[in-house]
Amino acid sequence: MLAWTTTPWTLFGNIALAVHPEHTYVKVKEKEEILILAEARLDALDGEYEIIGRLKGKDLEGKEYEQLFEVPVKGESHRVITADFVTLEEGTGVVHIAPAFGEDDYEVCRDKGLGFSQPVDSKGQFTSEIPFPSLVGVFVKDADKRIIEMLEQRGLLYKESTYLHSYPFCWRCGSPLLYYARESWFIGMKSLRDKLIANNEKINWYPEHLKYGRFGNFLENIEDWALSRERFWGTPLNIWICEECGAECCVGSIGELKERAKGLLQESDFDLHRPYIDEVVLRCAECGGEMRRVVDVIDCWYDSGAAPFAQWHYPFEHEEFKQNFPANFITEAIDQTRGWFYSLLAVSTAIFDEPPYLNVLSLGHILDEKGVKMSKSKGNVVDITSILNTTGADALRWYFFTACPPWEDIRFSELAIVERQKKFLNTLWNSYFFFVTYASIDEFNPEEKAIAIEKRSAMDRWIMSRLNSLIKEVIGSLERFEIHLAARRVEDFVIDDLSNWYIRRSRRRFWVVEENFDKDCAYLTLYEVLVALCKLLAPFVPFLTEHIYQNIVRTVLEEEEQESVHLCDYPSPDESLIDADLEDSMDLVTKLVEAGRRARADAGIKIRQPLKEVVVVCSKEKREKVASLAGILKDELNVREVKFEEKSEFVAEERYKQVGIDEDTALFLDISLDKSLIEEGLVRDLVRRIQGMRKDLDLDYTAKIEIMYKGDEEVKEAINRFSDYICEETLAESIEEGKASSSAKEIYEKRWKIGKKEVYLAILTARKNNKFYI
RNA sequence: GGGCUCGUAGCUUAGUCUGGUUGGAGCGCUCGGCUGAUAACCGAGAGGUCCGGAGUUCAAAUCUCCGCGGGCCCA
Repeated sequence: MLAWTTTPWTLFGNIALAVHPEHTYVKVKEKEEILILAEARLDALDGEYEIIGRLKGKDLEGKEYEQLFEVPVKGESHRVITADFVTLEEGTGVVHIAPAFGEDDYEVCRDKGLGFSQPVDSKGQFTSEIPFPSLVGVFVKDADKRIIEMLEQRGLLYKESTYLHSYPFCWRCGSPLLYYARESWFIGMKSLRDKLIANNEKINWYPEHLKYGRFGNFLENIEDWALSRERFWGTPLNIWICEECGAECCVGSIGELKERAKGLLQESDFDLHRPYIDEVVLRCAECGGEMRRVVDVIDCWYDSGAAPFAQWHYPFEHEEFKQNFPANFITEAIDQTRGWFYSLLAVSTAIFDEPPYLNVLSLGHILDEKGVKMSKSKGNVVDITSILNTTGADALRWYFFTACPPWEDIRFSELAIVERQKKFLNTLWNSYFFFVTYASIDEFNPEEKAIAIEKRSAMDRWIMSRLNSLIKEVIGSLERFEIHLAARRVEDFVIDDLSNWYIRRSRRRFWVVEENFDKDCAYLTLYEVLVALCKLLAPFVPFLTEHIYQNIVRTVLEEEEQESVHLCDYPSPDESLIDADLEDSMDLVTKLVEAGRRARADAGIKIRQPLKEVVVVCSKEKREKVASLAGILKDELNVREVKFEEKSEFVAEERYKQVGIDEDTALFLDISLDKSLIEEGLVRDLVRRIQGMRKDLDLDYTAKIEIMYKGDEEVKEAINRFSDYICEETLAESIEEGKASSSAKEIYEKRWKIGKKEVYLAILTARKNNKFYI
């Protein structure tokens, strides 16, 4: 028989040769020798040969052969056996079987009733059982060459060659590992297979594919659990064996242990761990003999699986365990599928026949920016503390929440964190800061204002509707563990709905100086939105929301509210505030605004230039929806009038620029200009410049100024006609022609070009301090 | 070697389960506009081998198969 091996040292443990039962084997004559090997592996032969016979693998079964080396064997040995795992892809189709050094080998020998030999000790060195004194005590991997030489000397070696194959190495120190049969204790998980599968049915997996994919497949092919470990540290294996009669027992409690122990256990130095427990000897209930503990410890994965009841001291105490089992939710990364997720199910199924948890969220891993695993040796590890110190924990968290579904791997990008921070956290902060800025100026106190929602403006009712729709959607997404969708929805709300629409559209309401019902509505609405948003976002962005909460809730409503936003109830949507029609209408308005802006861009007329009118051509239904919000359209598009027309009645003249919205809706912008429109445009331009200059000076929002100007007749005329408007918009006490000169005031002057006109503008402000006086 | 999973614009991604208008957004880029909370924002434009190949179909980013690359687990 021409057998092959990649591990010559295992030949001392040879017990059998395996062939595949169904494959064809050949007898060949090469020189004076007769060899048997698989027909498909004839390539393995070097020289000229002649096939002198053919037979099936199973015809070889039971043939005996001479042992290579004289090593004592317990039981039957040195027979040809058949096994399905023999392949024809490599070697000779005849496999050397050593049950001490391979799982398949061990199992096939056990199944065929063959014996066992173990000529290697636990240090990996040959024992005196081998017939070569010079190799006794030698590490097996160091003996390969000498074994090959010995075979050659005895004419038993057909051929030696270098062969690339995979081999296990220690992941820590890199030394080659040996497969080595050891005695172990097992939990018979195979007998629990159906129960494991049934319990898995009761569990919701996120992502779903794990349930019947990776995890389900694993359960279908479950193996027994090798429970014992030959280590020192660990939970001692609670199995005791009688030295006299071989009886086995597990001890159920410390009390039982004390009761059965030979000799009293000292209370003071009693300890269940090794090495103390190793000293304890029990009295055998069967024969009265001495029982000693199996020295092994328990696989620490068993401990992990026992956590749900072990943490509550079950079965000695029941109450807390009962209240907390099964867990509603568990999360770990994907690598724990066959780790903790399994150990929990295995132990729980074995002991209670119940699933230990009802919902599992399996997380992806964080990879480097190229999508490759981070590792010290590759040098692509990110130092998270520096990111926490610079960008902050909230930004990091928000990035993780929004970047991808929680169960997918994420490519870590510091740049993306900064981007999320700028985009979302800054906008949230600025929305809050806008509120605080004006609420402080006006000393707004929400406790003094209680205005029913229905009395507030359409804009206020709209943002409240959006807020409650948002809360509903966020809760729905979170219940499906779609954290990314929840977070992205909040982000859209804050950026688009709150900041870019509600606050931008409502700004002027906050600027009004005197007490005013509409201003109160605006304050109250924005306040309510910010508070709800804080509570909604608290689990995502814990630090920023807490800061905002402390400042706008705790300082104002100390009596009624929780000490921290993290102690507040999570918001629940108020369905009565959700107005789907209003949301639809606003949606249509924003579409019209976009269309109007496009029309302006096409015509080359900037938004600051007022226009005469815009005509919305649409159905009656749409007209009714939008009519109440026409003021917004008028403002946004900077037109004097918004008109509605039915499609059949409207004929577009040349002065209109048309943009279609959908099949039955179009917008027509009148782009013709007259003197008064041009004049108003000029005034708007002047105001815009003055505001810019205020900002250059970093003036307080309430600081008063005086304005001086120089310009042509048209500028002069426009300013005279609109001086009240200009003063109101820019908080100016006066606007006068001429060059600024004053020793009592600070002067900031600038020459502007507006269209083709040259304009000189100066802002005079009270001196804040004598910073030039040294 | 096996199982599961991911691959879409320079980058981050939606759409894939359930095939069907011209594959949708954000960052970055170009042009224009807006701005008394915003490091912002708004409009337009350029930018795509939907990892590759084959198949099913009237029709494929989407379904099937074979590859390639990343990830996890197992051997």
